[in-house]
Amino acid sequence: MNRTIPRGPYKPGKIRQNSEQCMLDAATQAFSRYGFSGTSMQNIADTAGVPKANVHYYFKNKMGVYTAVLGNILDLWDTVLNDITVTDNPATALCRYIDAKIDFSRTHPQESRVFAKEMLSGAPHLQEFLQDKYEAWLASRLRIFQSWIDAGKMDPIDPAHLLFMIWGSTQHYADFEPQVKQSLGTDTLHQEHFDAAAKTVKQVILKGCGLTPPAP
Amino acid sequence: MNRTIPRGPYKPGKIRQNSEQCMLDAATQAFSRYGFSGTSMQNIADTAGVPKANVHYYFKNKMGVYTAVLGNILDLWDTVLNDITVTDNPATALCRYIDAKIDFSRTHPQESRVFAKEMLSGAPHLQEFLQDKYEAWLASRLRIFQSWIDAGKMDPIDPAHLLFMIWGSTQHYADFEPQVKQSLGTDTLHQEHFDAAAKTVKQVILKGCGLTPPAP
DNA sequence: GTCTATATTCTGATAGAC
DNA sequence: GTCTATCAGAATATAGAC
Repeated sequence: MNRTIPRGPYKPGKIRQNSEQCMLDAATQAFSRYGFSGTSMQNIADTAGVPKANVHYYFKNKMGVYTAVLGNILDLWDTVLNDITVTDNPATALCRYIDAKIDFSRTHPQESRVFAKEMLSGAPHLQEFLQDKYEAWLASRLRIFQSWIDAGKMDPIDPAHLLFMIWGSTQHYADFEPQVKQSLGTDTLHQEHFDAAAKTVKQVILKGCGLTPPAP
Repeated sequence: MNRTIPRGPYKPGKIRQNSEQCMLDAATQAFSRYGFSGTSMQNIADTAGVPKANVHYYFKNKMGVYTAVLGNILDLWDTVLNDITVTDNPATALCRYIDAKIDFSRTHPQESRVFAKEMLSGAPHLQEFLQDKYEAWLASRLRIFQSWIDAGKMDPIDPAHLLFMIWGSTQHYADFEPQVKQSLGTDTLHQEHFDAAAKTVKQVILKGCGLTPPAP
């Protein structure tokens, strides 16, 4: 089962191999559902449509596949976190961040779940990430929040815990999908559900911080 | 490694066996860390301090251990959810619920993680729970929220999404512990951290719903 | 590079002595 | 009820033909 590459013609070296991305997708799907130990190399190979030995050829061993998947997810995260334009307006910035996080839950639920399972297991393979990129990103956010508070632009709220609230609220729609589906009485989550989610989260967070919604 | 039973003298039948609770604890710990497939019967037996065959004798097979652990967790959940006294005052009710959820994250982090991993895997063993007890509990909550909104006691906010916000925000402290530890710059989460968490969540949620904190 | 066949290790489960 | 020894099956990993 080969993958139709959506962007331009085949460039050897740029996109290393068609098969490789195909295996990564298959592995992400499997890991998100069955976890690391619950996923077999055979399962990955079958889903990707290649013989099992090829997976070993490309990724050395199972841990190699897993770290490749995790690295891919961290790259995605990096894009989402950095694509948000810095603004002086707290309300606008928070809205953009909430929208981006909810959209990530909608467009990348499997990646979100692999990340969450890694966290639940104590994040043994994320130590480097947490102490490096995340640490720096967090510090800059905390500074910005504090400057807003000091300037009287928003209520005095512990910035770290506020971030956890936004993180947890938005991630919930990917990670606890069965509960969300059951609660909303739907078999599949559609755009409208995510829109309603974003609207509620923004409404509560903004007002809870003493902010008024930005003019659209 | 036997367990000292904390409540009263040994009563055969009431507390079925000392060993059994010991194995359940060991299994909960293992499942929360390594997931279902990543946990071996040998690991459970070793942690509980009994020979592997005994685990099979008590729980039939591995799935038997897992369902027993899950059932135990659902009982805990039931207690937490139902222990909250019904009140006419939205602010008081929300505060009690948030405090209870945060306290659950502090006192039962492993149980919270097993539950979360099951959700992340699509909740195949929670269908009955979701369609039965949870469904009923949710419906009653939604009705209460709606009655508060209709009575003008709180802002018009989608009750389901508001519940997800509270759920996600509070659960985060158990499920994403590595991220929280790193962010707060601590090696272990103490009571004070959970107090600060509860304070922030209550502050934002209450004000975000147009409520004023209840008098202590 | 791709695939088949095989070796090796691990784990769930059970048989049977005590 | 408790434990040791063992079986049967599955999964990782590799060797080697093409």
